[in-house]
Amino acid sequence: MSGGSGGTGDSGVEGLRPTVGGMLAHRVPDLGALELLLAVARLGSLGGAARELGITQPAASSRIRSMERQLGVALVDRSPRGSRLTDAGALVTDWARRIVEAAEAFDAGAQALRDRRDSRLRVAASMTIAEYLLPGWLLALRAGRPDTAVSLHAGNSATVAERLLSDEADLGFVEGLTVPSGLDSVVIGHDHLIVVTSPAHPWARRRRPLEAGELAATPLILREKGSGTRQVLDAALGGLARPLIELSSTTAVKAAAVGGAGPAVLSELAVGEELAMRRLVAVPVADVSLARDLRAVWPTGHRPVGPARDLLSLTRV
Amino acid sequence: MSGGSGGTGDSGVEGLRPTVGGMLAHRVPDLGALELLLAVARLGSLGGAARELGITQPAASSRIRSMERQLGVALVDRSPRGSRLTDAGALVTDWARRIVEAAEAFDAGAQALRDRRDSRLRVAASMTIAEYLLPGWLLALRAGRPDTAVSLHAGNSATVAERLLSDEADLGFVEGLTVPSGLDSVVIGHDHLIVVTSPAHPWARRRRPLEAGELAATPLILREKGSGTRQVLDAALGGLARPLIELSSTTAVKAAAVGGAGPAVLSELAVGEELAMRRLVAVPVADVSLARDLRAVWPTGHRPVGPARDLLSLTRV
DNA sequence: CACCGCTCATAAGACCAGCTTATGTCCTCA
DNA sequence: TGAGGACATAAGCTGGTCTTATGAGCGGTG
Repeated sequence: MSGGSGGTGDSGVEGLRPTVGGMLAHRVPDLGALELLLAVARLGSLGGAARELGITQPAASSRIRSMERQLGVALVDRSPRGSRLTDAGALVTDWARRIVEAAEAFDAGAQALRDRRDSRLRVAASMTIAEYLLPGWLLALRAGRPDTAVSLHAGNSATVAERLLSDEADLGFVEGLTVPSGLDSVVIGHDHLIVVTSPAHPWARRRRPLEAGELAATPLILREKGSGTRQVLDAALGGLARPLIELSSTTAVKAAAVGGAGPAVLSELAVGEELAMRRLVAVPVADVSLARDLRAVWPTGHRPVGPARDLLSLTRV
Repeated sequence: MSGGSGGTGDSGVEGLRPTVGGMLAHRVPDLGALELLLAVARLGSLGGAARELGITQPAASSRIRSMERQLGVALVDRSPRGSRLTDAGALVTDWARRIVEAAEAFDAGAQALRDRRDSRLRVAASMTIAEYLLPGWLLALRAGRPDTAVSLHAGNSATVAERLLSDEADLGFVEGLTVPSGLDSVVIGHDHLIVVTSPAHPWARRRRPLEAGELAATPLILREKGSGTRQVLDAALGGLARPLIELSSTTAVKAAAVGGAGPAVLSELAVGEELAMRRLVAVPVADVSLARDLRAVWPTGHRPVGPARDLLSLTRV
């Protein structure tokens, strides 16, 4: 940092780069090794973990060893009567669990994208829900009904309605202020838009809530006009949101906000991780209603039954 | 969920198994492939992404192709003037980003465990902080000060104090009700213990907050006596917490709660992900003070300077 | 109109990581 | 003291991923 003992500039952390991609795969063990480590942690034995994963004991031994070499840390204490994690190993295992859980969500989602034809449950969902909530629901569904093959189509509200009405989907999920006509719905949750900035921005330390006027007067990093997020914000402010820049994906908006380009307005679903890690800070807002309902939808009269009902029951508050 | 068409036991989702390990690595592309996909998404070109990752264009082409084969979904639209993500590709990329972000946190943490000797900043932290918060801070620090080598030791409050006082660490982090003597501290955040249940538990739908007496009267899934979490709970309830089972790690408690064994009391830091994914539900609690401070600590009089101050400034609210 | 530059695809060979089988060592318990 | 469990070591095989070399489509430009 500023040099050892020198002072720290206030916004010393510039982090504008988008995480300078690369080389991660060479420094992080692959998923198989991480799964193996979790199994060792759970079973207390290399050989047992090997059996569980369907490989031989020497394979497990060698893999754990090369993971230790790669990380430069001893992870397990071996003894002739089993293996236990070292302190560092316990920490590494907890961090590894996050990766594996993200991979499980990925897998659940990816299978739904693949299983087009023979699916017993065809879901159509808006992007935000498909991106942030569905993988978790699919994991839960898989845990309870391992044999339910799900297919997923992601689009906007209109597409979701269309697929439901043309019997290309059994259950839909939309977020927004209105329910497409021809559909029944039930509210399954709420999404709040929140104002976020990088921790370096003056608003990050603000305690007094922002007023609507103040928000409307400040140039913001926004999704493009027409996006669901933007619609809610414009409605709340009376169509007055002033863009600093307009970007076409939630990801791009997040990246710009993290980089310190300015305040952004985003779904709280989209920034949970960033808030937890302090890469972004939520700014309190007064008297502006930035909530929107998350709804499950289906063709009027056709209440969900079977797998659709199973999934629905996982999502209700 | 209730059954497909036949009846389902109310807690039809039995998911007691700890995610039935295995085979994930065969269904999820490896980290290198995911990084490549993110680069393609960002740059709009296979060749460009290849250059960024330091591989050749055919390698990138082949790798993306085999990822598409593995997932059974077309991810990118190739054209003679570049490549764009398909709709499914955009969704997959967003899911992939989660995995990569978890891997980045892993990497940041793992490097701190490795860089023992020549570190410019030696950190000692309690387990909860080391597990959930430090990786994010280290990432932020790396973004702002790429050349700061950090070493990390994780232990309990007493260990942290010991290392600071014997000059084996420059900066410490502890959670708990008291500050070890000989140390100065500053509060950097708060951790709330929360009551959680699986979504199937009656409390999950409860709106009226739990009273202290009610909580004390109910058998709970708890950490072992003596753990930091347990101390706070016992203090809040007046030493009355009734264990349903006692487990020796946060992870085990979480797993039991997710499996529906009963209500558990856990740090909100530990269950953020589970709440977001609805694997657990928070139960409102009245008039029980389950907060504890998160503090940065250092030897009395030795205010953090240099890298320690840099890190500290990332963590303050 | 032909050329240059960009894109991606294909093919052939090198290399390496991880797997398996077979065996050895250490410890514990009966 | 011998059986059994757990981990380590060694040798050979295999598959995936890399590289180099080359082909082919599209688009702007002199």
